Amino acid sequence: MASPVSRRSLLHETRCQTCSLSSLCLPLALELEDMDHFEAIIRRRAPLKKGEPLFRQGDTFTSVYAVRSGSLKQTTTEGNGSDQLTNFYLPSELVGLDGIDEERYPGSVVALETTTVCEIPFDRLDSLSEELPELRTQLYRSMSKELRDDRRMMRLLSRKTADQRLASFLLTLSERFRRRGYSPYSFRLSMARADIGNYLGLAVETVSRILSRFQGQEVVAVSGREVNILDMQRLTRLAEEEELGATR
Amino acid sequence: MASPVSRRSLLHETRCQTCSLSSLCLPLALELEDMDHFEAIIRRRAPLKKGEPLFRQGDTFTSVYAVRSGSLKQTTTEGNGSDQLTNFYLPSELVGLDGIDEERYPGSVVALETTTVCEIPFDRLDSLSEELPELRTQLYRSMSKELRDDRRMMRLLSRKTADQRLASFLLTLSERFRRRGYSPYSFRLSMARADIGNYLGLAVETVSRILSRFQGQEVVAVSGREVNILDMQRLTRLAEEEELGATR
DNA sequence: CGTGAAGTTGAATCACATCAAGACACGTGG
DNA sequence: CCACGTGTCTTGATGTGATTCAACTTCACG
Repeated sequence: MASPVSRRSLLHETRCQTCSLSSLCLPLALELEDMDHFEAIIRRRAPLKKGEPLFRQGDTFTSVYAVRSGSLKQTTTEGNGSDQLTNFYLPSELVGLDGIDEERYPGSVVALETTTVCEIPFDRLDSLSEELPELRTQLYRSMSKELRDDRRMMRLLSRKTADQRLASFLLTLSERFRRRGYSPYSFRLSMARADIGNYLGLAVETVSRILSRFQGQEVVAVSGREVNILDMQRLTRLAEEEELGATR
Repeated sequence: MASPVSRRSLLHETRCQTCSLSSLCLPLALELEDMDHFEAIIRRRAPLKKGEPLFRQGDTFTSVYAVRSGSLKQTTTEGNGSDQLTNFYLPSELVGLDGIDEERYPGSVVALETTTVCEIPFDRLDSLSEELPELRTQLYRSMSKELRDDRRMMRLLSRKTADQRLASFLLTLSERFRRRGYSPYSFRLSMARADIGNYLGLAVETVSRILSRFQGQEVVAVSGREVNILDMQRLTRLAEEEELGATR
């Protein structure tokens, strides 16, 4: 199987100090020494395969998870069956914060591709946050940021047209990739069209149609799940205002 | 102006220990002694008049606020002008948590009626949360709960019909009043129809029409801003499933 | 009382959903 | 390597719930 070297590097990867995400992740503001303490509470998890759940709706809340590689989606199912996709998670983002309150996870989180995460038991994180003010601040910030993002999402869902939603969605992804050191112009969607539609409150068909139209207008080039943003400025305009002219 | 007695009782009111909301509010889990410490950091604020802002979008973040009486709305304005109402706040609820991250408030918060709040400077709250684990836990929970509520709102905005939105809205209010010791059946809306519409992602006219219809179906009785829930069960059904039969 | 804001109601329009059918991509077993 | 089947995606035709526009009514407040 794995050679000693690759095993070693795998182990190595689970160290925050050498993790390429450390500048975005929870231990962001910690001194080297404090980071050791933080690392001590983190648990490794076997990589999740595509479609495999990290946890399920209703499971008792024990840990939050930092995404290391790959991506996940969060969905909540209501009595009547239909479920709502409430979030996508990319590397360095924190999963499960909405479970603290009721001590169970309010939604299921499932891997969209092969995904690795760091498990951070919450009780230990909480007590460590007592000693490390920077860690506490960072935790407050993570939650606060998620609140802010949620507000933006509400605006999107209640005021924006389908075109604006798709444009915003692509821009948000682009920006998230950029921050992580990847190209903001060219990336791969790890989620299906149906997921995008569910997330944005649109029918799959609408997602497909609008992507085709954007492609026709040479704003993006889409091939399957590969996306190329051709005209970032135009896409930005599409996201905020309703396009005034017709083809131009 | 105020008699010594009323001034005294006003002062009295600002003590958590005698506040009727203490079982719902932030110091919920604190011992008497710890509550003294908590109270020491709270600042009184002059009551806000209807329409008066608690803070404005973009103001630097300094404090979170606990609503003591009255109610407020939070709105965020985007470049193009149109603004989105993202939340209503009732007594015991915590305002401003989404400002921690960027150190400025991402939206304006305005009183819907005469409203009093407790100002809690965040830096002091943060350091106090170092010493008082229960306070810290409660703060994490408040934020977590708000995240959870946001998810529910997203579901409402992206999957529910106008009827379901209105029904859900009324039920949520009803439940919040109930938890605060008021009648869940009979209450007064402090917000205008336009606010409700904005919040729920509906046109004012739609809100009005549907309330009229609910009234015709004898699910609720609405007179101006006074609401009476006549058939709670039916309203609950309306909120989750699409009504199957027509009039029945 | 009068005046402007807030709320209601009706009719026409539109953006998106739904229904339906076909194209494509991909993994699996022959 | 191909045939097959299944799931994902695209495209077109039609239907509909909510918006928009417009007019009217009611309410709150000086």
